[in-house]
Amino acid sequence: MDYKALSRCPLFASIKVAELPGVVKALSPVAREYEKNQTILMQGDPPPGIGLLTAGAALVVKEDYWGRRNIVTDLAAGNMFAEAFDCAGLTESPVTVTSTAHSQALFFRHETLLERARTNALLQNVCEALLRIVARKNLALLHANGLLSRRTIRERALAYLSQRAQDGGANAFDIPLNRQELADFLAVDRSALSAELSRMKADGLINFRKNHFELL
Amino acid sequence: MDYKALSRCPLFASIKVAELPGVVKALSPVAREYEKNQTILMQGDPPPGIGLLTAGAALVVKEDYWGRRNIVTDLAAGNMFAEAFDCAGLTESPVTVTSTAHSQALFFRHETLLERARTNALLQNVCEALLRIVARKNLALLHANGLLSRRTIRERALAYLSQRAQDGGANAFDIPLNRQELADFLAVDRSALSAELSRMKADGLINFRKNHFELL
DNA sequence: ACACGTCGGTTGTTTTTACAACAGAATTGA
DNA sequence: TCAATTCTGTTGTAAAAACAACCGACGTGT
Repeated sequence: MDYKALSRCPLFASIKVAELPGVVKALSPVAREYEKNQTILMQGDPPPGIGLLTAGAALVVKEDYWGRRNIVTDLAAGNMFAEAFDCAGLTESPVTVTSTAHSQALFFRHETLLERARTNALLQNVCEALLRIVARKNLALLHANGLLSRRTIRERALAYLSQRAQDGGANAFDIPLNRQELADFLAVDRSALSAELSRMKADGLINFRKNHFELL
Repeated sequence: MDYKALSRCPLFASIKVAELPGVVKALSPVAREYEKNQTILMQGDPPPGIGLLTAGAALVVKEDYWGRRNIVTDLAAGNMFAEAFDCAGLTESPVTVTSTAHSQALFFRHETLLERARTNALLQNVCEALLRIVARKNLALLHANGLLSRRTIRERALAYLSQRAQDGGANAFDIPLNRQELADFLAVDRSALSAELSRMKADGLINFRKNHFELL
């Protein structure tokens, strides 16, 4: 069992390395191993619980009515997956997870975690971490949603920059994304974003150089 | 105390009416009352815990860097709010909540809930409900995000319809939104959506009449 | 120093969308 | 039943974005 990857998982952030094996054991996890390009979780199948990728790498893919595959995210060792499906109580997984390398995964049910947290203070912390992680993702998605609901590139960019300014508490700040990444995040074309940012600068709304921005 | 509104709250779905007062009391909630147009929660202030609107109505508003106010959602009696902020452990609320009518609200901390659930089987259920609610919202947001990341109206509409078909398990189905609501959900113009749907019909991709759709 | 790759900005063209105005169908209520 | 209102689709025009191609700046490794 590779506890190095697990110790990097935010779910166990409060757990000391020495305590980790006991905590994992208390979750009665099911361990599975996969060759490259094997199906870890099939769309439509019942989710086998919260997944922890302990080694390897994987892709989360969604297939639509016409069979077109869309990549939802990619997973690295230490990442958690399917936690929302399990906690939401879905009986059918809305996505497929496929290994892109030789991988190992652990599965445990959130019911087990909640149940055993009653008599295990460490699991109580894991429980709280799980809730925090899901809530944080919630906020991130809510924010992304707010951006994507805007109709124009200018509005999306301003909303993003406004949020960054509020987060940092200053009207000047660096953003952690390059242009292509920002364009992807805002779901717009990179060159169109560059052009719009230049126009915003010309209009006296903002100043920027590379990834340093200033709101005026 | 108005337990009627609380009993409609999904958080207490598993709690029998007779047990509700005891469960609520176990959460040590703080009760507050508000006149119309009072601030229930101020953007930037520390969140006072998970909120339950037990009477009245309210608006959740977000103010950006330039002071422009954007409505995030509206709340009715029985709705829960600020649960993501509290569970995520934020120290500053990212939104303002304002009463639009004479209102009452209850606040309790998720730490209290988790802590007391250890010795209270009913609270254990509430705990699980909280996790389920946050996870469900997560999935809904994830889905909306997937739609809004598409660049064209056609792709957004197809992704939405594909999802509805998968949910219902059939290629013909009714959607619960009228054109304006669907356009708002997809963040596009209504008439542009109508036009695009007609084009998709002409192209032999779909059939529809009012809110009954069929994928071909 | 120089070849190479990456990144950000610019420009022109094409495609898509928003916007506005209108018309017919459907729904509602008196 | 008839009038009023709401909902949906259509059309033309203006605005915006996507797309493609290109350029210069910068960094890296040889």
